[in-house]
Amino acid sequence: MQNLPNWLLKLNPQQREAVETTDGALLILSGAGTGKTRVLVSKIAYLIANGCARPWEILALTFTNKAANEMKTRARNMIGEEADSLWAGTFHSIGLKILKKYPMLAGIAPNFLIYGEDDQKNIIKKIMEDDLDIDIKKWPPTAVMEGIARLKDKGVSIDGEASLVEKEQFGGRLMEIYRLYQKKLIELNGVDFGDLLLYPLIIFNKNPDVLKEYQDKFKYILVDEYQDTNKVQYQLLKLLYEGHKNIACVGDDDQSIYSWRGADIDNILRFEQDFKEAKIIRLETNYRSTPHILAAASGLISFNQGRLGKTLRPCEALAGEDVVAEKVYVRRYGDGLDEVRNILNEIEWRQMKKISLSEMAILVRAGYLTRQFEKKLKSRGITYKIIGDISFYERQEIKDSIAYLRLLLYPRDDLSFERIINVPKRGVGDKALADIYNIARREGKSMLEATKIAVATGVLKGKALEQLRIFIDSFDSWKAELDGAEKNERFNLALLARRVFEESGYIDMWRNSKKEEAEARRQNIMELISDLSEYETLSEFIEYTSLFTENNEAKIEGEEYLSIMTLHAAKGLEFDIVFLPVWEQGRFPNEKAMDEGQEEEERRLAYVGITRAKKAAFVSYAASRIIFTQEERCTPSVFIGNLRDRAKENIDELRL
DNA sequence: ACAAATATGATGGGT
DNA sequence: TCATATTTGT
Repeated sequence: MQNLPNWLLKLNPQQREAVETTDGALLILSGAGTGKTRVLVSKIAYLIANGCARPWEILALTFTNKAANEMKTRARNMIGEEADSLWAGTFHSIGLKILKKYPMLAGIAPNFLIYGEDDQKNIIKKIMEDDLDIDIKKWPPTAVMEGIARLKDKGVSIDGEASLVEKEQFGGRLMEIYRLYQKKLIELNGVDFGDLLLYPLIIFNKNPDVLKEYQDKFKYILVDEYQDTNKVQYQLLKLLYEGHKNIACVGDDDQSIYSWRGADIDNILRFEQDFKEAKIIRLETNYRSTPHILAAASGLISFNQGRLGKTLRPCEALAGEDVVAEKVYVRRYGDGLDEVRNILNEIEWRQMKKISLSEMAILVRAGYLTRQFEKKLKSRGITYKIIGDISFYERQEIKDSIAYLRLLLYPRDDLSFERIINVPKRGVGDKALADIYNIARREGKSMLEATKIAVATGVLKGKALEQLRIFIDSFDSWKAELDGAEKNERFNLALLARRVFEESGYIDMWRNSKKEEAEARRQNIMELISDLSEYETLSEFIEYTSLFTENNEAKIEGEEYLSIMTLHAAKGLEFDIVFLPVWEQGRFPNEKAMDEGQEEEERRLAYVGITRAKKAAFVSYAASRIIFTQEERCTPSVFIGNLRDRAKENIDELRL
């Protein structure tokens, strides 16, 4: 390239080397706040500007939709419209794209649906109770679901081999449940999140021609947050890499915090062995935090074994800026209430010193810990927002509404059928449902078709018969409108949805409800209807809702609020002032995590927490705390001890 | 079949 | 503590 674009000149030497190293396998070890997104996007721009690849020959993978969108937006700003033809997205969305092209090679029908957790739990619960007679009190379906998900993360298919430990889970019946669950999923023509990765892997392994197609296509593979990849993702990457042998992974072993979701930190630790002649570049210049904060974080994480090793250095321009940089505050309070009060006092004090509320955050280990803050924040009139709370698409009324739409799109979706058939009440209880189920099973038909039969043959009676007849008639009419969509110029998805919710009586259910939140729920449904007008087809919308969780929405412009969230949700974010309460043994590190031997991962979580802070961090614990009506005495977290041991000069400790 | 009363259980996290 | 699941009563 003759003229160096200015985005290249803005990079520091290590970042620039990472961008300019195009061929072969490259691991960019990128510490917190060292500009990894900038490097990733610059790399895309560099590859295209240098003629190494056309946009559609670059595969760029992330974990969250937020990260994917940010990457796409920034790439667009740098290289223009060409960015739109990049293969950029989450692992799951790319998996879906592949699966949609070759569903039959995975043995599923083309119009499959993506089933979420609720559906999975339902299926598993039914299998355990009806087919296998397993005590769901002893083995909770949720736990079984997670067990199956972990198997899928590892690439264990139903005819695969689980490890001995895994086989013995749930009374040695995990594989048995897994097989039936998978069979049921296929009957329902559905896939779960794990399948979105596992099926493409199976397709690649069984069909060399398909694998070759993608190997040829992707000249360069870029991966964000490599430390969070699971075994299946690793295998997919490895297969695709074999084509042109160009892969660049960005990651930080010190920020690997998703092992419970199947992430395998060994992937990043083993990078050099896995990819021949791999090069490792470390990004160690931190542009975010003060020297004290960095030193405290480094001291803490240095207690972990088996790290790739990396030292965060403060950026010099920034280091001089704060003449009297604050040490990391470590505070002991008498009890939980005291802790809350003092944190809020500090927040108000900082506000007076002209720090915006939006630049402050409280980060907790677990979701339920946000409650204690909520109450007091309300009474003091401090605006706050809980980030990553229940998302729009997880609300009951939205799930119900989507179930109606899913059933319309795909009438064989028995789970959606069961969800809505008696919502609003149509007099369908256990008895009627069991009758319908029996017909369905006998005739090999869906529940919806079975209902038609039941209505016609007089199996049902009373209110159920009357109401279901109406429901079926309405349903057929909605379905006809949907199916005629292509021919009808004036077809409008939002209007159809409104018709469905009106005629089914679903909206009336909330209109007539005396519940306090009924009006809010009705409004949410209206919002859903208006969202629908942005989509061409119903399947496009359903796909969107099952894959995207509208969480972590960007900060609303012009509005200032304090952010409260879990440490996990905070990864990738930064704030001037960060509060890190409840650093007590059992709570943080979390007891269950400790049982699973995950102390190091908990420490990484603590590291992530501290490194979110730009100017000041407040770590705190209480001597005693009320947990579920019971007062408990608390021991300070081992991480506090770690800070005392290796960052003594960088912390300011007080016992109040 | 449905509403109310009572028991239970989960309190790590998200594509 | 809160939310859901189960049991009991109408």
